[in-house]
Amino acid sequence: MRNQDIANLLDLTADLLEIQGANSFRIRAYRSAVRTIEGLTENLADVAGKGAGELTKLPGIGKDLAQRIVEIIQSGTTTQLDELREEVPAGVLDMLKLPGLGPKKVGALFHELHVTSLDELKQAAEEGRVSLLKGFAKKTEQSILENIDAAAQFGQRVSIAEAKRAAEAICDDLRQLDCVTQVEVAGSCRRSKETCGDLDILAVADSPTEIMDRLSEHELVQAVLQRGDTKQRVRLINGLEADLRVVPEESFGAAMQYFTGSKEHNVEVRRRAQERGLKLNEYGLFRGEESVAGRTEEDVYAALGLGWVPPELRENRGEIELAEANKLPKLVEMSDIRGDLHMHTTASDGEASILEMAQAAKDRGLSYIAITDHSKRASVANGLDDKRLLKHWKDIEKVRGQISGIEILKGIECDILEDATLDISDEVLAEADWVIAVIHYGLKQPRKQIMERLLNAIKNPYVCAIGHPSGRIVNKRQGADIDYPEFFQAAADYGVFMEINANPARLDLDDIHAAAARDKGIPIVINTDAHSCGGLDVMPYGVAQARRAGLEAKDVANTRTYSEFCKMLRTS
DNA sequence: GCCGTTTTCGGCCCGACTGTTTTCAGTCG
Repeated sequence: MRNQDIANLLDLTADLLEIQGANSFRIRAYRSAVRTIEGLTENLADVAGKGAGELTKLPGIGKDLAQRIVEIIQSGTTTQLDELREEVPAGVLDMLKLPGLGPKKVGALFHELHVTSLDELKQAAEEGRVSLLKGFAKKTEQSILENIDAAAQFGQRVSIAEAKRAAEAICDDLRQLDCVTQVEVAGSCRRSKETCGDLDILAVADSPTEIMDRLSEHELVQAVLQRGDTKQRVRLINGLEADLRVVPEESFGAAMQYFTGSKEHNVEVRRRAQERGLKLNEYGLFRGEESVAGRTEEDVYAALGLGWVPPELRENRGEIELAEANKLPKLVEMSDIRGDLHMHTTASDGEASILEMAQAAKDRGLSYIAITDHSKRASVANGLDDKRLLKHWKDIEKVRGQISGIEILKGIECDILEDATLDISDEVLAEADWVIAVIHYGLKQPRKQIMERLLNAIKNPYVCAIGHPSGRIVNKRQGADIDYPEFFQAAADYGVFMEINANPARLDLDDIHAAAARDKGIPIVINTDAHSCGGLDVMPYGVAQARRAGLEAKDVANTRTYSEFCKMLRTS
């Protein structure tokens, strides 16, 4: 039982309790426990195994939830959850995806109309039975019918790359209006969370009408869902929804703070405001009627005795305490990056030659790269065997003479095979400048086997780094079942680096585990894994993930100069 | 259901918009 599985069951419990009309603070307690579990590096079962009181030491987990977690670990479910599932059919939860339907309305549909699925809801709405319910009327019924066929695709989160592309296109367009003085994206997109559920755009504009009109006409906008005096909600053609808020200039900082979130960060910040007899909302920080701050985010944080918190850290994972103690990290920036240690060429499945990749990297301001084509196990990617690899490295040596101003390391992305051996012989690996070991196949093996493979790779004297350690694909594929504390301890002991793979579909390590690796003193490398020249441009996503992990330039090996970086490589 | 330098009860962040009512509950972020 993995942490995410336990979290999912508690989240499901909360959903079902909501439909049942349970106390909202009780629901919040479950959601808060889910968050705690998702932010944990340690295996929850291991924590529980240490003793009865250990689970309740975790924030938001008391006696009751600790008991339920133990129950899940032992039996894969809880009696409470089984009872809830008995009472509320699974299809009822699908109705929550419809816009305008929350737990109360869904509860009414289920309890009073006995509707248990989207199909039954559609039928009930078509027959006009929905509008007969108290609290429902024709408009709600109409809205259900309009949205029900597309309901399955609602609520899908998109990758940070897709979200940023859309957000920037829209913001750039809105900025062209004369009536507009400021437009910025806030929300999870500004925090560079790996996926975004919607876009939050804030603007200062003389004419809210004009900017809302402009947004509704944007080519990316499919439909206007809501429109008031200061707020408009639209759906984009990719299914993502976007909120535009128009705020007064003197409130822009407070609004940015408010709408950047996260919710958990804001709850904590507003609690601090309350403690000081202040009230914080999107219009400013107030003492009674008097505005204390609001024009800039810095002002708002300062008025609460806090340093300005970089958006990527705003998850209530300790950043507020750091801001109070004036100990916020100076986060790594794109301009700190000097090297890229994971990329492919036409030798395996890349689209560009060694020289083209080197030139493209140089054009992007890098001073060193590693060419790391696939090993033979990745047969679909035309992976290299020992012989071809040696020839490939000879080619790299030739290219070194054809381009100046950039160093090229002879590397390999070497598969860790299912039997825990490496895909390239030690004799050949010994000749490499840089070896990234990765798991591509057998990701679903049990933890014991996965760990044997990872530890074997770490102990190999020629392996420099573990690439995309979990193998997860954001929103698509769960990563391998890794015992992270053991994994990181071994990497620390043997001096092996950990990669943050910057490809927005991977972002692997994730923020939580990258922070845990850093805490172990493991050097992190942020790499693009580019398969073309343009592929080098994903580096900002990796840097953003590193920032979310609280990493500083000193924690990231490829911020070093080439000679400093080479000194860090173990000499064996 | 959690939490506590107001500690075993009584709190628990805040506001816009919509639809259904006619002063407000629900939804949403």
